[in-house]
Amino acid sequence: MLKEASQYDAKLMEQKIQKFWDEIDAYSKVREFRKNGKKFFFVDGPPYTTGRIHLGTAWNKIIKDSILRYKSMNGFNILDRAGWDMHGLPIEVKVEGVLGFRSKKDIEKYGVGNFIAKCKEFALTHRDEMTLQFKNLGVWLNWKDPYMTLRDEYIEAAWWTLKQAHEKKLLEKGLRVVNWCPRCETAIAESEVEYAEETDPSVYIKFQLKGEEDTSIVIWTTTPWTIPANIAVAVHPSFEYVKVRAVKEDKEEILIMAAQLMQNVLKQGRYKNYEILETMPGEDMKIEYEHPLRDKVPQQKAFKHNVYLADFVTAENTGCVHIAPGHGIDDFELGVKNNLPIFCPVGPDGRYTEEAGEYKGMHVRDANETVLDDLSGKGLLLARGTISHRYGHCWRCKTPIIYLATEQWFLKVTEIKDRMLDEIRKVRWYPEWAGSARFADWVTGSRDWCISRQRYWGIPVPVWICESCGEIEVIGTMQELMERSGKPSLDDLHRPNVDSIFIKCRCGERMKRVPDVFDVWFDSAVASWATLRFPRDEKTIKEWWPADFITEGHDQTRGWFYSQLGASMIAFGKAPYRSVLMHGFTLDTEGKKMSKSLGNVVTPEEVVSRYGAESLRLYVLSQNAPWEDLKFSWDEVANVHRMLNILWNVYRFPLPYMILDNFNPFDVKEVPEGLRLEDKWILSRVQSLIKQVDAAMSEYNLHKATRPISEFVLEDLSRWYVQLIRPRTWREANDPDKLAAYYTLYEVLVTVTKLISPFAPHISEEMYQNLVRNVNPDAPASLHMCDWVTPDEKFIDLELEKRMDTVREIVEASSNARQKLKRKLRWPVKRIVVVPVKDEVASAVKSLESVLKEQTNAREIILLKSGETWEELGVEVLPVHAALGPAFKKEAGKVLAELKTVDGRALKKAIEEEGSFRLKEWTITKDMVGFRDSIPPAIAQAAFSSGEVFVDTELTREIESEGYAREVIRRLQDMRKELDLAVEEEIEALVEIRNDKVLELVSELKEFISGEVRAASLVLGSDVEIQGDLVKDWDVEDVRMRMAIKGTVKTS
RNA sequence: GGGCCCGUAGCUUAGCCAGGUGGAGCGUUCGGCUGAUAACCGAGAGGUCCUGCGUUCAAAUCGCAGCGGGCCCA
Repeated sequence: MLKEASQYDAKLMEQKIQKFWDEIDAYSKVREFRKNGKKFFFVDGPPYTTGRIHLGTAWNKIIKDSILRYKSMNGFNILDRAGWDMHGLPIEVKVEGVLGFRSKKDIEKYGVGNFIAKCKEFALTHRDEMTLQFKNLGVWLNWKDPYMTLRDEYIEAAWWTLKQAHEKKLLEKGLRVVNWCPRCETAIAESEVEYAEETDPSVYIKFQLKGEEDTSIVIWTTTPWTIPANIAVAVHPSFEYVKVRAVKEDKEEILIMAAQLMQNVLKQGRYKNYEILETMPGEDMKIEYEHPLRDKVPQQKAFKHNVYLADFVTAENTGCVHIAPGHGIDDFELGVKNNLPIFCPVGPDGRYTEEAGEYKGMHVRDANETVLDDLSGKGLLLARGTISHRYGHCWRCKTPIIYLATEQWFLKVTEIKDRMLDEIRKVRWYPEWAGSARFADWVTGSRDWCISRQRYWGIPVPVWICESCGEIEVIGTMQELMERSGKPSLDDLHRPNVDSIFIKCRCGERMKRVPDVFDVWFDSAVASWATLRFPRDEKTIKEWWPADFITEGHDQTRGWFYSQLGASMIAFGKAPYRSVLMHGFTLDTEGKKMSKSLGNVVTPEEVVSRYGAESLRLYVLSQNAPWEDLKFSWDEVANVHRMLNILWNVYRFPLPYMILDNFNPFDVKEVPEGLRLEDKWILSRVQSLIKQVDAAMSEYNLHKATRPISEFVLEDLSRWYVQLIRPRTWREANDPDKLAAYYTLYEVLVTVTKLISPFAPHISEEMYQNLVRNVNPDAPASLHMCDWVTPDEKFIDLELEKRMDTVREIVEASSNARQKLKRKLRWPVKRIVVVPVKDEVASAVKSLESVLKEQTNAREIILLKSGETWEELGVEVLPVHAALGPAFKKEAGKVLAELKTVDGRALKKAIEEEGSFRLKEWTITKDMVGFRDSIPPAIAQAAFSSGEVFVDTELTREIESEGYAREVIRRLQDMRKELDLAVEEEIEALVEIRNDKVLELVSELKEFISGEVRAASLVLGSDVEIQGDLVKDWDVEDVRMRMAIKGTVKTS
């Protein structure tokens, strides 16, 4: 049996549904139900387990959930383990914060094992919290068996992959300049560098040429602490450089710099006069210079310092670039190319080493001043100032990063770049440019991937090195490690456990693991096979891999899209995904990034607590194209909520009637014969809607799938169809016409329920449970187990859809016209006249005349021929003064006065037929007058896109009678409502009308009124003793009325 | 500095691929409706389509340059 529904309470309903899903384990049931379907492998981009989810993560999971629900209903067998990214520096930093640690030494003191345990606990706790948050959004993924990067089986996937790299000679240990956080004492990835404004020194330094103390080449830098490591100067081969004799305080010196920057440099150095001695292109510069601090940094005496050519030199500052191959990426590459020493006198803690001579032990952060003072003392500082620029910081601890040349492990992805680009072309990208433009561009410019980090909480790099012969071995699995080390069991592959495992080298000596852990990006890079438990399980990967679909934000272009592709190319030689949907970012209303510091963060919880998860879901899905950034707007969420409320009301409205009538949709075996045209129309519309949703979903255009559903619910279903069928539902007898309406509305509601279910899974489930399950216990237990709807062409009638559009336009135009004469819709009008300009209008009006009559509340519809003028329109005469004046001279005034009173239609007819008109003693000719249709006072006109409509509001006794009767009915209904009476309950009503004429008019329709308001007794009079459960005074069109109603026993 | 995306009413947006009188919703003003009712419907006002230049008979739409925002990189 159907049940009545109460008002829409999103939160209550969502909690109820989520509880229901839990109780019957709906997720597992649905996946199990589809297990013989076509396989669809989805890999969840793993969120990082720190803190709470934000709007962007919510959006991300909502997209995934909606698409998977859609795929499932379409019969796919889905594999969708949720994923968690649980290693890495961010968690280490959080744990360090909790424990009050400031450096790696504190961790070592505390014990690596203890520290790892804390990190693990942190990750697991946050995973649980975040799982709950996602579930509250109604997101269905495999939460019971998620993949977690901290599991041994996952670590093995990473190990195995590295072993492949090693075997394919794509793993390399090398000295590279990396971004280095001196606090965390580790290399950090490009993606872990956060840029922020920083004030730094901006200094011009003179490097004296060897053997020419008076002559210097001028360089500029913002990092004076790198000067002790200077090895070379770079100039641009095609820039012009000048040798200038410059004078300051009566001292002369010779300076070398780029010609176009000379003025600026001399100004900076406050030189008064100058003279250009020589001009040369960069490529002709053969210069050797002395290191400015060679007395402080003795090692520098052993190096030669020369000028080299480089394209990366820009025409800024001096045009001569200070090169420290140990402290810059370009510098390093230039050094390698020219066989320069990679001199890096700075240790991992950011302090100068022994090699820095007198600077030893000083932190580079404090060194700038000292170095500048030393240079100044030697007279080598040309100018010093400060500059505010963007500088990289460690994204976790906010420490300014430095560049350091260190020994790191690299994946040589640059060697397989071409194949990666080939693979990108094979993947389907949504939108297309995400792959062809954005991703391809990023891959083209990518460098070798530094995968090692000098930290603790991560997947240990499975490289063992012989302490004696230096032989390298990469371990691929736990089993292999046990075999090689002779350990019978291993329980956890993290540090410090693995640090104490040694294996035996071929040379007979001991091999020890390198101390590094992986860059976390390598963890998630192997997700597509780690989630299939490869290499532990070798069978599943054959059945499922590669992934059919992944979707993440556009920041993941250089992140997960890239890391996965790189790792997969190394491991399997092909892309790990077949299709990728790139989505946008959530921004605030201004289009600015949401950030704590700006205080503009909106959390998913806030939205859910105000409007429910369903509103948030449908909002993020429908607001934008998925790949565009989403500017969050509370108003728009409220709007979506409103739509859901209307859907709910449309669902709720027929229930009491259907229940009262014992309507059982399953008794209706076939489409009832008595369907009205409006029924056929809405059935056609809903079928067309299915097509529209399917077309949009085939391109993952979630916005184009969801918007038409909302529009259908609001425009077609609520604002039109429900309004049309209301009178039918009120009929009491067992009327086939009513049944047809029930049948139709029921069909439409069930279809809409399915259509909206991937996007709004709660409200649709609730509706389904009542509409379908309560009537048919054999139906699938959950809506999400139902098959997707397929459009049934036999119901589609586009011609009818078009006609109905026309009729709706006419109805709108007629309400517009009514408004002009302030005639309420409650008051019938004698007739409306439709004047089409297109022929289609006629067929629409004819076939849907009953709809038109009812919705316009018109007694009669008159349809004219296309282009015909309605004969009852008057004709207004527009005198042409320029013609009348000369023709009648002094009498023109009189003629004008006459023209105002003349019968315009007769005048027009005469002019048209005979060319002139006899107006008293004057002859009016064609050139003297113009004409315009004039609308009689009781008639109002309004246009619609394919014609115009006239509404005749002339009152008749009968119309007035009905008008007043309806005024009385409306007020009695209002009072019923106020007493909260049930629909079927009968009342006793008393109405006192202190106006004899109106009383008489109303009394004529006493029976009608009683019927409409379900009155067992109705008393109408001019002096009635008023009493009842509710008494009210009303002012009806300036007539005072007093009404009372009393509820009686239910007639049941 | 480079790549990609975005810029349309006070707000959120459709239209742009394929050039031809810019449509909605929210908000606002006015009116209506009342057996979905803490709902609902109609109308009015509100636009330098980011700016400039170009192509064209015709540009929100195509091209170029610039400005602003986002992501990524340097």
